[in-house]
Amino acid sequence: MTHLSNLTQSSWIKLTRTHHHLLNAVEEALKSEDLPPLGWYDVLLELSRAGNNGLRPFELEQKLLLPQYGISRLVDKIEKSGYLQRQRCPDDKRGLRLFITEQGSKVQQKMWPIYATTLNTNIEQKLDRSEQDILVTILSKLLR
Amino acid sequence: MTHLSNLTQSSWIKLTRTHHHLLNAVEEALKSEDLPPLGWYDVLLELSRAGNNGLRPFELEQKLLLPQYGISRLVDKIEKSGYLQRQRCPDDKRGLRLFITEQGSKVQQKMWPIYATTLNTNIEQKLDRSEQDILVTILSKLLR
DNA sequence: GAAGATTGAGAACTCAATCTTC
DNA sequence: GAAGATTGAGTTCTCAATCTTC
Repeated sequence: MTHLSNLTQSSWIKLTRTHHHLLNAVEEALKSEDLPPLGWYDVLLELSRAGNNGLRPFELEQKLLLPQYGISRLVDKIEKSGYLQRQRCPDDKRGLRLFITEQGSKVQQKMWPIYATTLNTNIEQKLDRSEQDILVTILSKLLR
Repeated sequence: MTHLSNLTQSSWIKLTRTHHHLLNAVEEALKSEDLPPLGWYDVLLELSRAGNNGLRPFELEQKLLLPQYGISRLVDKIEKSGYLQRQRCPDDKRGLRLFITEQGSKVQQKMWPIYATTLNTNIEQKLDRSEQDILVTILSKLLR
């Protein structure tokens, strides 16, 4: 197999460029406001959703599609900044439970409007609803 | 601005996941054949297209959307593997000209079928032409 | 032995500073 | 002073090895 249609190559290239472009926009927006990178937001969001039960690192791993060591090191840094807490897990002594802190909640709430504004500018204002619907449908097929 | 439609959030999340999924597939396929990572292929492809004139690093920078220091270090490693050559530029003594080597050509030609097969499996077999057309059109709007 | 989590060592990335030539 | 390219120092990422508990 050495042949690939030009159309498929275009699909891949456009997908790569678009992702790169949007991710850059988000990261730069956060940086310009002296806020943590997007990866931290993802963690804080999941922890805030998890509520009083907190989350196990391996659950975070699945939700965020990060490797195990990635979680360990990311959680480490976020904890050192005071935005989350690690607690030993009573029912499974191998494990931990992670909780968002007050401070973490505040940062998360500061990050959201920046994040949202960027996506609004770069996606919502450029595609109407029906185009977004189609985009989601097509991308979903690629994930199957 | 703190509101963002669920649809737009879905668009962004799907885009991220799809990109992640496809990129992983390509990188793993290359790794499993003991071939260099995708970034090397991009460089080698551009150099092979450039032909006898070679390419200036800053041109590569623009084509690949990499920062200047990224190019320097990437080119460094590829040169050490013997897949490209740096030459001082006669007409602009600040600059260089990069050329692909014989060996580089061979590796590039080994990489292509792996790369192509992965994209074929993960894109071409999952979307028909009209869907790909629409995908490209919509993504193009996001890049404007 | 497998699952949850961490860690050491090496590779890659990032930022700002640097050097040379324009 | 700006453009082309590189580099030092610090940070982050990756792989495999490790430790503890299941």
